[in-house]
Amino acid sequence: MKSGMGLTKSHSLKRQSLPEALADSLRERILNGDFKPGESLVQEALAEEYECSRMPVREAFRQLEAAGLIVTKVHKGAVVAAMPAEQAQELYELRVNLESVLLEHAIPNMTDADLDASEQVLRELEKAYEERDINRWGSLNWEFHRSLYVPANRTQTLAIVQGVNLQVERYVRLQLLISETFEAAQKEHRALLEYCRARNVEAAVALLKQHIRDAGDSLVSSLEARSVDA
Amino acid sequence: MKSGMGLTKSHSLKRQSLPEALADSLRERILNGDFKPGESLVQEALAEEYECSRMPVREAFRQLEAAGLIVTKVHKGAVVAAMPAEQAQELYELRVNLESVLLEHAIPNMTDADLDASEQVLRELEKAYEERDINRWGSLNWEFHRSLYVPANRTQTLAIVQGVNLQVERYVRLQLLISETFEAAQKEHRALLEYCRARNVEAAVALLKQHIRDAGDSLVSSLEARSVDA
DNA sequence: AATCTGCGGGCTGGATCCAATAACACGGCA
DNA sequence: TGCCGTGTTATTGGATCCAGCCCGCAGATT
Repeated sequence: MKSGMGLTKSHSLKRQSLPEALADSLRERILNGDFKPGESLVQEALAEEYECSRMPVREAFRQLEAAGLIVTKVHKGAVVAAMPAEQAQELYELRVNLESVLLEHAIPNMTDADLDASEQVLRELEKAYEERDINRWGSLNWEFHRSLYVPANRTQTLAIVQGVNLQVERYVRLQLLISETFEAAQKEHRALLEYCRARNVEAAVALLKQHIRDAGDSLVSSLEARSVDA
Repeated sequence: MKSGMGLTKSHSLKRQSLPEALADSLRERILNGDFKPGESLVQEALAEEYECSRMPVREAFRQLEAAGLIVTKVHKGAVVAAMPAEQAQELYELRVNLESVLLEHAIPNMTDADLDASEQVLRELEKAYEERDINRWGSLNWEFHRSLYVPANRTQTLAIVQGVNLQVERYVRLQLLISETFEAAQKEHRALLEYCRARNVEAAVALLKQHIRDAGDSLVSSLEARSVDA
């Protein structure tokens, strides 16, 4: 959803303001690695690219800054936020903690429709995996996790978890192809859904924790390796 | 009377931009109950009050919206966010979860200087309590908690917890005087600090959990009562 | 009398314009 | 030759201006 494919407003009933649309688009481009960590975002350039004035860009920047994707300094502009390995570590611990809680509360509430919806996303996710469509896989990956948590009915927690996921996602996408955990994750997703169907909270949560930890460890070691040769 | 005691730029080395200063000031006024839930914030009025144009106000709004303190609709402006009891419940469960983790990791890292700093804040907190200075008590209350968590060295988690606290704080302030839990909280703070000094992680975390739960229950029932007679 | 409709005021969203700051390069001086 | 001060330029921050959307009100029509 949210397509992100750049402001195609046709038939979309644009009930969102231009700054929001811009923020969506820029966020997607950052996640895609289109803008790399440390790279600076120039208001005027983006304004021209999107054929609008600098003002919507500025407001979009505020949103992205609040999400932790960019950092801005007064009179010095915005740069894409970097992520030290230590920070990634912390964010993954947060994920383990919060997503466990969400899943635990979600499973008892899951309806058949919920499970079918997750199944649907998982299918697409598997397809993206086979096609090696990294960006699509990345966004579907979160979509799948999210679909499992929605029945928990915890919008605040879900919003926070979504923010954390967005922050780490772009690094995940960068290392997807070279990671073996990528393949394991694929199988774990399927198993996770089966545990949910069986209403096996214990097994599901345990698997989820391991699933996130593995991804985190893989990412952290990758970041540390990168910071060495940098 | 508007005093404008945010934004006193003299001697403040304003290394922050005007929108940020505005956001700080507005946030404080929302927390103080100066702006009540549901009340709408008008760009022009605020711009005139702060003697600036509407643009910084708009950017400040984006920040406050990201923090969940206001909600904005396109072409309809910004209103102070309300908080259903259900949402308060969830936020307090988040606090229990996240602050426990923070304290648990913080205690082993606490230096004597850290403990002294917390002691200092606690003194001021107690003073504010005796003087029934609600707003000051509210901000010092968070300051005290925060001082206990800082040694955990988890900036991401701390930032999230701070956001959660800000969201609920204004409701806490509204009911402070009529709440007996307010008095209990005062004693618990002291006990909490003593447990930290003794490096008694178990006892400290247990007390913290109870401390937050009590506050949460008290707030939730207060909100439910309020929503009934509304 | 009630509802629909057209109009106007007030407010927000976005564009353009001006001021201020910071990076950079050039030239002077030791 | 190397360093420091100054002027230039690119870019951001803030103000003002214009267009478009909500909403309330008045008048007309059934």
